[in-house]
Formats: sequence, structure tokens, C-alpha cells
Amino acid sequence: MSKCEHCIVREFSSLKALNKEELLKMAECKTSITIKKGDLIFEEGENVNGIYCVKDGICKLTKLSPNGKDHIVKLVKKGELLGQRSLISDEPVNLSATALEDMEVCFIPKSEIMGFFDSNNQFSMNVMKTICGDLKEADDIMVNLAQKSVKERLAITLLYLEDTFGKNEDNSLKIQLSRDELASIIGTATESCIRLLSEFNKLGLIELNGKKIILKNVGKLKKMAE
Amino acid sequence: MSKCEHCIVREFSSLKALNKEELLKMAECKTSITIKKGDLIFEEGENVNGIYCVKDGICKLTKLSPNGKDHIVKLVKKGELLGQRSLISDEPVNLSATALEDMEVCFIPKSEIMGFFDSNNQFSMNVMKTICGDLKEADDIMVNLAQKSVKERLAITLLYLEDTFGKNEDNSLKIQLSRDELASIIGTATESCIRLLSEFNKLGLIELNGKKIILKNVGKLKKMAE
DNA sequence: ATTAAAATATGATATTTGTCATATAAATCA
DNA sequence: TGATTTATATGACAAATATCATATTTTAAT
Repeated sequence: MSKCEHCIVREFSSLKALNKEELLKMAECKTSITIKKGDLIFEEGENVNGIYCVKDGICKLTKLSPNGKDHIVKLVKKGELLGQRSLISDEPVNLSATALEDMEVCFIPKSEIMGFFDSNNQFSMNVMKTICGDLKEADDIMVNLAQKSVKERLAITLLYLEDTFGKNEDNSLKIQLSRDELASIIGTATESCIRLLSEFNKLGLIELNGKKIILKNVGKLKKMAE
Repeated sequence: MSKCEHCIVREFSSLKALNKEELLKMAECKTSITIKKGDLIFEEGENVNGIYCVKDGICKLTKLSPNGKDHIVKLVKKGELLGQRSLISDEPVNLSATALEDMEVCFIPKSEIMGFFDSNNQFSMNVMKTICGDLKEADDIMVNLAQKSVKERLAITLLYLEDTFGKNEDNSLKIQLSRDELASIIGTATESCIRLLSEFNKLGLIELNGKKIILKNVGKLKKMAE
């Protein structure tokens, strides 16, 4: 069993408020889990009795619409926590989490986390700040969905993906999404997404190479996103 | 100066966790404010050094899109608090608040609230739960904006307005929104909103009488909203 | 009360976006 | 490897929605 004290990603999340003793205690009750690309971590409506700390890899949080299509609400990367909202509200999770890459996560049971809420004020405050950040982000996304065209949203999303997940040596986006997944972030039909990617490609804004996407003209993309 | 102990709306918000002493202390530092319909309570980007407790009336929280159009992110009614996110994140507010009716609100300075966070765990937990609720709601709205048609969103919104704000004796929606505001919740052009209201009217789903809107067939509206 | 301004309403039309069909390319599996 | 499934791509068309113009009604102001 690996020690939480020595885990670097802890520093990126609310867990950074924990002291040595608390970390030792947590290391004892946590479970390390390996998740394969494409695997479900938890599903909408499920009772997740704890939170997941993402040690490595990226996952998507999706919500099923009554029409049967998934919408990607958020992408979560190394250092972030999953399942906080559900834990605090004491409700089933409202989103499904699916690995987009092979992942390493640690599961920390609810009882442990609730203890930290009681005993460690800084931890509570950190969690609150994270959730407030998510809410602010959600406000921005709502306004974009309500007021921007699909083209603008595609530009915004591509810039966000490069910004948040970085690029490879060949300048291609590090995060690999299918066209279908990209469409499901933007909130459009897969075909429309593909069509606009082709258009961006022809305009020299991006370069497509199989699944690889390279942003060639960030300036123009930014102008387009306004 | 009215006493917080005797204020009923306090019971509906996170403030219900406060004990008698805390309420007395709060009563001393709070400010009661009357706000006229249409008046701005605070504006996006402003530093609001505290929170507002809504004693009476309804307000809208809006965000300005770069294209110059407002989007209504949330409606807030009696008993709810304003400005919590900004206070916790220690950032300027990301939304503007405007009264839709004459309002009575109390302003409680930041220092006071921060004290409660330190000393009253239940209060912290309540605030967290509220924000988590907002986040869950935001997820639902995002999926609706991304996947539902304007017609479906109008149906959803009308049902929500009746559900949340109730109706008058003549069955008309208690909350009075302009067509423009309704459109800005749904995320569509004012004309499209007006056109669909007319259509719903002709179909017998609703009845229009000046600004008054009566939901005539909630069952069909619900089916339409799916 | 009269006038001006704003809100609501509706038609005509353009644009955006979705849907269906089909082709091609890539990935998976026996 | 070859066969089969899945993902990507593109055309043709339909449907949804936005935009612009204009009329009517309501509200506000003088």
C-alpha cells in the first residue's frame, strides 16, 4: 500500500490541507484502483460511498439526457477529486465517470472524509472553494451554450483542451477525444462537429491527422471564440 | 433595526444553523435594504464584501456574454442567500443581481460570515450543501441547453416557474417576466420565444393575457418537456 | 390626455444545425 | 491476415432558429 504522505497529486487538491497524522490515517483506509481506458468508474444514480482521488489519467463526467444521448459536463485530470458533491449532499452521484485513458485512482471512504470536514477547517474551505470554482465554470459554460454558435463553441473547446491538458511534442492535443465525445462537450451532432473540424482544417486554423488535432492558429481561434 | 431571531426567512437558508447568540450578533452588524423593481443589487466584477439574505421579492442573476446579451443563470427568491460563491472564493462576483420585484434584503458583512464558517460547522455544511445543489442544477441546465430544442426548453421553463414561484388566484404565474427575460433563461432570441408562446397558446397548452401566462395543460407540457 | 418610448406580435427570409444516406478509413477480433 | 465492426467524412436535404422588417399594443412620461 502506497503512502499518501508521499503522493504528489495530493498537493493539487483539497487534500493538501491534511497534516501528517491525517495522511497516515487516510493511507490506511484508502484503496488504490487501476482503471482501464473506457471503463466506468461510477454511474449516474449510483451510491458512491466516498471520493476518488485521481492519481493519474483523465476521465469524463457525463450526464444522460432523456433522449438517450450523453453530454460531457466536465473533464477531470490528475490531482482532482471525484464525488465530492454527492458526498456532501448525501445523494447518489448525478453524473457518470468514465476513464478516457488508463487511470490510477485512490478511493477514500466517506467516513474518513466526513471526519476531516469536522476536524480540519482548512480542508472544508478547500473543498468549498473547489466546488465554487466548478459552479463559476458551469455559469460560463451555460452562457456559452445559450448564446454562442456551434462554431464558436468548437473554437472555445479546442482552446480549452490545449490550455488544460497541454500538447505533445508534435504540437497535437494531448487529450484524445473521439469526434463523438468532442461533439458531446460542444453540444452538437457528431456530423456537425466533424464538418466544422474539416472547415477549420481547410481554413488553416487546425491540422487534422487521424485522431490528432493540432492548433495551427491560436490567435484566429481566439478571435473566432469571442 | 429588526431582529434576525424573529426573521422567518432565516429558517429557509443556511443561516438556520445559527444559534441565538450568533443571531443577536448578526442583527447588530447587518443592514436592511429596500430595493425597487428593476434596480441592480450588484454587478458582475464588483467586490461584494458580504452576502445578501433575501427577505422578500425575487431577483435574477445574469451574466453578460461578449456579444452584449445577458443570460439569466438563476432566479433567486425569498429565503435564499446571494454572493456566497464570491465570498468563499474571495473573488469579485461573476454574476449581476437585479430585482424583478420590489425587494427587502439584508446585507451581512463578510467578516461576520467568515466567523460563522470558523465557529459553526453546521453552518459551513449548510452552505456547502446549497452550493452543491446549485451545481447539480447547473449540470441539468447545461444538458438541457446542449441537447433540447427551444420548444422543449420553453416547456421546461414554464413548468419550473409555476413549480418554484407558484400561481395567482387566476392561475397565472406569480413571477412576471418580460418575453425578453424569458428568452434569456431559455437561451433563444426574443422573437423565437414570443412565437413559441403564441404556438403554445394556439395549441391550448397555455393562455396568454397581456403579461399573464396561465398553464392550461400541465400534462401535455410535461410530455413536451421530455 | 397626448405623445413618445418600449414591449409584444407576426411575416418573410436567411442562416444554422440536424438528420439521413452513404462512402471511406481505421480499429478490433477471430 | 482477413473479416467485421466502429469511427470519420461528406453530400443532400429537412428542420429549427435567427434576423430583419414592420405592425400593434402597452407602458411611461410630459
